[in-house]
Amino acid sequence: MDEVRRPGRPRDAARDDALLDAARQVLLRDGYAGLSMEKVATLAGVGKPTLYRRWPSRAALVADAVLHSFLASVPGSPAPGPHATGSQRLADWFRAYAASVGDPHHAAMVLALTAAAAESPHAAESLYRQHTRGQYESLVGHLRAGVASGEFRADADLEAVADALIGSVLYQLLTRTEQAAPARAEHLLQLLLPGLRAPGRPG
Amino acid sequence: MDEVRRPGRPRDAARDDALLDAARQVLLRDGYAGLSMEKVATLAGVGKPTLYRRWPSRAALVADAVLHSFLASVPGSPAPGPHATGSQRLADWFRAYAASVGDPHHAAMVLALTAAAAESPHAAESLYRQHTRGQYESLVGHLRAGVASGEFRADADLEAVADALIGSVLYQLLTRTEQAAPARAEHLLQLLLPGLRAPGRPG
Amino acid sequence: MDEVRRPGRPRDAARDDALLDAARQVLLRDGYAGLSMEKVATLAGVGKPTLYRRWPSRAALVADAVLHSFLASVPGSPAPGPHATGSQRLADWFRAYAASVGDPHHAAMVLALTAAAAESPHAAESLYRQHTRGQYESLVGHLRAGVASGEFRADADLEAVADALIGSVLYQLLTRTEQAAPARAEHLLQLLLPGLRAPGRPG
Amino acid sequence: MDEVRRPGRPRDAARDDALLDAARQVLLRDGYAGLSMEKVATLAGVGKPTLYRRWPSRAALVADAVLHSFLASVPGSPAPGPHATGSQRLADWFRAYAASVGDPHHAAMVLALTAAAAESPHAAESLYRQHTRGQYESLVGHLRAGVASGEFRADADLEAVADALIGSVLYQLLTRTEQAAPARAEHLLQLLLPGLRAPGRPG
DNA sequence: GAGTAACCGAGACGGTACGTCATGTCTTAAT
DNA sequence: ATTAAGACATGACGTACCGTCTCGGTTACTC
Repeated sequence: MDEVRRPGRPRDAARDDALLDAARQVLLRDGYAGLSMEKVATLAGVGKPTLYRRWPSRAALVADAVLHSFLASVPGSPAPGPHATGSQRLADWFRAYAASVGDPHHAAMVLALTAAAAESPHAAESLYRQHTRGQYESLVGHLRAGVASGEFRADADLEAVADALIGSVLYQLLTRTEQAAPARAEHLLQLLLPGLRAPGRPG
Repeated sequence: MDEVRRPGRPRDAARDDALLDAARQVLLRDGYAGLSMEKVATLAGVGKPTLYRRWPSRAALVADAVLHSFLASVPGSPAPGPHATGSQRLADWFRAYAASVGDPHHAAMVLALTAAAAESPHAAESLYRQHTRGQYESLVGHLRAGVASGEFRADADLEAVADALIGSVLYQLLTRTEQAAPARAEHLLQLLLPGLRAPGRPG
Repeated sequence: MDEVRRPGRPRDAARDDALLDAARQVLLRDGYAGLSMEKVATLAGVGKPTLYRRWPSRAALVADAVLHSFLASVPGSPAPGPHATGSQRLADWFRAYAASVGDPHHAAMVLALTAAAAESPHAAESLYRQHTRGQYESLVGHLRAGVASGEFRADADLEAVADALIGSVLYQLLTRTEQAAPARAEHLLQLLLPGLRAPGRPG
Repeated sequence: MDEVRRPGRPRDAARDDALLDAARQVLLRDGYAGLSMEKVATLAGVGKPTLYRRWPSRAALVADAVLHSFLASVPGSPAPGPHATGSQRLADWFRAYAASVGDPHHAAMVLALTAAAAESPHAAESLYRQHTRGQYESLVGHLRAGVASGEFRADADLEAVADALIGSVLYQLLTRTEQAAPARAEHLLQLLLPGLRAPGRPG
């Protein structure tokens, strides 16, 4: 718990923020392909060794930059009431998630993380998962609550639902230049809910 | 219709194949991050200008290499009978698709294409979609047949189904180092079919 | 003597001129360093093989281009009377030579030839001499006439005189960006004549 | 006066020497035409950027390599006595200069410098002069001493003498494959001295 | 006239080198 | 021990030329 005080000049935490900001800025402007360690360091007004001391690679830097972007900008779905049904909580979460990708900022971050994970599976080692786990588990949590309340089938593969919802949005992001229609999210929910609901429990 | 013969020495089609082969070989060994134009040209025994004359960028080369890989290796799902129901055709297609990603060759190709599309959205211009359209339309075709036969709801958003199925597999590929469980594909189908079927048409 | 008629379509002499013209044009604009076979061929509206069929190398092309430039543009000194003394003929020749280098055209040609000869002594094989022999021998001829008339010492090393005169102009061309002063030529003549004149023969 | 210490890692002076040595080695073996920046960098065991950081072009590198070669290898003429006459000092200098070109090492250096200066007059900007000024001024110094002692004419154009002597050697180097005869140097001196001597001052 | 052979343009080919940029490590002086 | 600055070896970038080749087509001499 207590920080170990190492000798010598301590690291300046302000540099971390400057570097992460710079990284996000470059990602937004030039995409993952256009992000070089050199460019980020220069833009942040920081020496290269300072950058390498904190993140050993482009992928690691991007992962952190994206994660912090989520923490800062996505405060979660719009506070569902504690007594909301599983369907409502699921729908609220997914609508918020699908909408967030409409923000170019956010879309750029997701694409960057995807690029980092896809370009070298050996090195990335489930980089993507590690940094999207928060959202993934948030979604699975909502689903589990629906199961607990008896609304959703007990034998439903909740991870399959999560993969389909998140994967669907990702795939649209990769293949559509125009923004994904919000109606598509609605339709997908309507498709999945019947299979998810416990028998004898109409929508 | 007839090919216009441009003046000058014609391009040697054998170089195309040598380059695409070399690209696939590098992708398989080193991933998208480890693919350099230089390496591909050298491996193919070809000069760099010959490579650049055909593909202006790494992303374009990879896209073609992956596309030709599919054409060569994925002859489609295992020939569903013409009288198969929509559910059967859909399930057959998706099982085959999910299984194909189990092949490391194929998985590497999909990851490479994903990396190319994600790393520079400006340049890629729906690169991914362009090269996966074949599979996408094949899937949507099966779904449409199910609608025509009255088995599937006429108002179902077929593209939402396709996005969810393909996206689900892609997301698993990106986030799981271990191979995706075949059971997951089955579960997803069971989740989607109830919402897809026309009312009064039990599974 | 009579040309051997080879079978097949004869070479088009007009291409030679177009190529030599193009070469001179490039030399004048970009210098020897800026002359590429490609550029010359393109400028002349001619295919590369047509160029290589006539001149096997940059140096050979430049040598010919420069030689033809001299033949075309330097009709020699301003016609000395047949009864002119050796001193007069020498001075006339040298003044004309020194002046000709003042012409940027001509200066560029001399520099190009110098570059070609200097850059690869192995390949050039006295390229320079071969193409400047005309002027060299013209000068030595004037000197020999002076010896024959008894005006110049019989034991004078005429080639040493020629080397000094031509070399002096060349060295000035290489080391002075501003144009060489015409007075310099006059002074050099005054320096050399006393040593050249036969004893008892005042200037 | 005191060197300003710029921030960052200072340049390694050893690289300069390695690069200049490599350049001279290549010049000697392959001539100016055969010298590529790539070859020099590789031979010196140095990266290309390190080379380009110091010399922006082939011509600049060659000029420095040649200059340092002279500084290292040509300690000047063989120490004329302080009481030597102008004629003697002049003859000593010129004999040493003419002989030095007999050394293939030295000849290659002079040719390389000539090539660099001749091939792109725009870029070179009196490159040649800048790097041969040392010798030029040494020679003019000897001549001026002769004028001061009254041996040489006060109105002699000393630069014309220098141009003729140096230019003569250069021209022979460019046009003769065989080594220039030492007798030629002697003859040239005999030709020039009468015109150079003050009236009433016999040789 | 039909062959035939060398010409012509255009441009692809395997190469080499260009000059620039980024990588990740290092050295330096200063904080 | 950290910092900014920047040199360093390495290697890829995308481009320009090299000199050779392969095309379809042209031209002129020889059967």
